[in-house]
Amino acid sequence: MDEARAADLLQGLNPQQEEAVKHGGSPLLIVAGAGSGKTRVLSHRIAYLMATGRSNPGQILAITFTNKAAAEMRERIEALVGGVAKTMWISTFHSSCVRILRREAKSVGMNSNFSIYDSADSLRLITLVAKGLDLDPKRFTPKMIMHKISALKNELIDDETFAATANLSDPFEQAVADVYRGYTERMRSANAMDFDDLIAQTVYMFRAFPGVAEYYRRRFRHILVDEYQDTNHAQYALVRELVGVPGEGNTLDIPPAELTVVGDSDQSIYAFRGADVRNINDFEKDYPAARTILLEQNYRSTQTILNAANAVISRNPNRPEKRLWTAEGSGEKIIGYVGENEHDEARFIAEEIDRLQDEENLRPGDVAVFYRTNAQSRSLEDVLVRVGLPYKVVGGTRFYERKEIKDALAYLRVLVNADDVVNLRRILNEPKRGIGDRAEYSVAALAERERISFMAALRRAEEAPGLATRSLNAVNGFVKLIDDLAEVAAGSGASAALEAVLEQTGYLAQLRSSNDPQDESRVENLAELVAVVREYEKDNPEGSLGEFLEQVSLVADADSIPDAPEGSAEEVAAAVEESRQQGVVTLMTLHTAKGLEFPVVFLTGLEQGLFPHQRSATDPAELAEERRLAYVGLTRARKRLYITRSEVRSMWGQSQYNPASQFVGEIPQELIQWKREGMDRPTWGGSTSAGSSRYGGSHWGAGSGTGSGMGAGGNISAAPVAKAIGRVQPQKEVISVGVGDKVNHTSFGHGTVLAVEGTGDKTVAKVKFDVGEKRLLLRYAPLTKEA
DNA sequence: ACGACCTTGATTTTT
DNA sequence: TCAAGGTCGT
Repeated sequence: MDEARAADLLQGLNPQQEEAVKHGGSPLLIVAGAGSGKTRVLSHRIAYLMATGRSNPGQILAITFTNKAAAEMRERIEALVGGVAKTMWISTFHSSCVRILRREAKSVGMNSNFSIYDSADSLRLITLVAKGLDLDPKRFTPKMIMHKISALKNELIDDETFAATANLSDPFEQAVADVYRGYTERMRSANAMDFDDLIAQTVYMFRAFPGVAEYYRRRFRHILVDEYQDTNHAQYALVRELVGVPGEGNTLDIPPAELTVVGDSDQSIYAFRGADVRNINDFEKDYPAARTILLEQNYRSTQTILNAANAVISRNPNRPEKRLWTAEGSGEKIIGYVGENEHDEARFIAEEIDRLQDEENLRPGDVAVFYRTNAQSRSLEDVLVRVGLPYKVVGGTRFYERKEIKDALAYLRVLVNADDVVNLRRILNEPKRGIGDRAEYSVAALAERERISFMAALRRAEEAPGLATRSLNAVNGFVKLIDDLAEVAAGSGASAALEAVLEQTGYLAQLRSSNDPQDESRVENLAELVAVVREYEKDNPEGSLGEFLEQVSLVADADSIPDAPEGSAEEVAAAVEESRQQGVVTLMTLHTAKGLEFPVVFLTGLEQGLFPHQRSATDPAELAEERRLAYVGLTRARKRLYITRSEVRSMWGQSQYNPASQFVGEIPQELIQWKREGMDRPTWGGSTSAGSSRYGGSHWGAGSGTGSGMGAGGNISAAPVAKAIGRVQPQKEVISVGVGDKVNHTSFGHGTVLAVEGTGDKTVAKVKFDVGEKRLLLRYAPLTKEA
């Protein structure tokens, strides 16, 4: 044991943190309030375990929910213990399970190259199964069914158990039971697992094969779980299996692993996805010898902000008491603003950011704007673009969920796992090649009758019942295409396979020849995907296409897409430096904001019906979750907090009056300085919606006019700049061509420019090739000018 | 088989 | 408002 190192690791910790780092011998619950330094404690605890000789790196399993959290944890630990950190298992629940499942697949009779389905894939398959069962998709939407099946898997209830225990006189349960069974069957034959399966199947495997469980129990002697309040039942059970709790069928002579869980029930905001706060609240009951340590000292926010957050969260019933405090003083008051409408609210925010830049020397990168629903980002973006403030929207439709990306990946998945029906059927007629519903069902029927895979049925399409010759030809062409692509995939790397897919399927050509502006960005996104694959190949020279796909399945996060650097090294460096110095305003939902912090935070749309959301109005448990969401939002702010709302907001195309959020009233009013108040101040207690809606109506017209009066407006050209900076990507040098120029394209060959439209990186050239006329986005087209 | 229209419905979402 | 799914006509 290295005593000097161990002592070092305790330096600068407060007494509770030190306790948490040093504790040994029994399960440990660290209740870590917002900003109380939990990552610090966790990483120091791991380093301390090693410095004191209580553990070696290989015996440690640290589990997080997100890849980002895992990466951050690894980085922090590496800074403390050096390169040995690389040998530790620090990963998400899902990737830990994939790793275990792939490793053990053979010994438990499974196939180790299974595909991983995301929820869109699952939904597709569930829709397919439900259709096959002739269920009314209006009465029981595939979404409802998927949600229920997911919930069942999270509760470790498999299809058979559910069928045996469900209340079959309830038509919904009956429907779910039938679909669940069919879905499970299809997933098995597609050699696929969904996200929920990854956890549940690992648990089932441990229970069915004690020898396998024993191997991991011997191996992992220290298990640490982050964000424990967000665990669902399956994850809870997984942890328990790994720990090896005595007396639960563990007649083994291995003592249980040392378990450390960290979390904060006040930040549990994923109950709607199956997270069960009871896991953390009942920890001491589940693990009777457990020790609990509270971290209440906050190192992030001012006392004013903490007082507001404490006041709000204390309204939640049945909550273990906890009060955050700071040694840093009270700081600025919270600033409140009530906009006439959402444009006015957004305008205030933009002006305020501008003012903070000028007067307080803050940078756009110091500022975050939060909202309850994604739709709210629009009005904010409008104003930021107009004012020329650079920003980025985090979240929303993620890169890997975009249609074109899913299509491209579907081809690659099929090349790796030909049994993958969902992805196979996804690309069967994408791009359109004359294989419609009729043909698809005919082949599906053949597959079912002959009990062969869908791909095998495609190969024997001539036997398919009632398949038109026309369709047969199309199917044969498709099979040939897949075979050709499979050859490329087998012979060369992942990026070659992807490029072959994009070119040979005609997918790119179709997008390039379209004049829909949306298709331009699709081409852009596909170019980005190619860059992602190339990056992967560079980092993993040994990596296969299959391994690439796996990584992609588990990292569906837009932030993790490596920037595809274009242009010269200096340009890249300059752009990066620029964004580091100035940064960009961050826009995101409150859910996405969890775990982050910013010097300045705007909490927007604090309106009853929006936040708390309408749909939580009837259920006290859901309202409590909304309040925790408010708590999360409030505690993200370090120095300055703004709370805003608008009296009138257009929702679903209609302007609607919203009273102030009850959460605003739950903040002690002396903490707030109002820059503009609404007609129904919550402190007055009780507003009349009748009187207020009168104002709502009359303000509507006035509101839209205010924007034009502001000083900063008018700079339309700022739009692309804001977006480019937002993505931290320098602009590629766009080649300049004129009408009549001779050009060369890597796949279309020689051509002549017919027309040029647009400017800068949006320039589109219409080019006549031998194969026909194409519209090409110059920024991405592999085009060169001929002399 | 496919595209043009129409209806419908709409939180949050770490993997 | 706006996007996605269903229906209908060619």
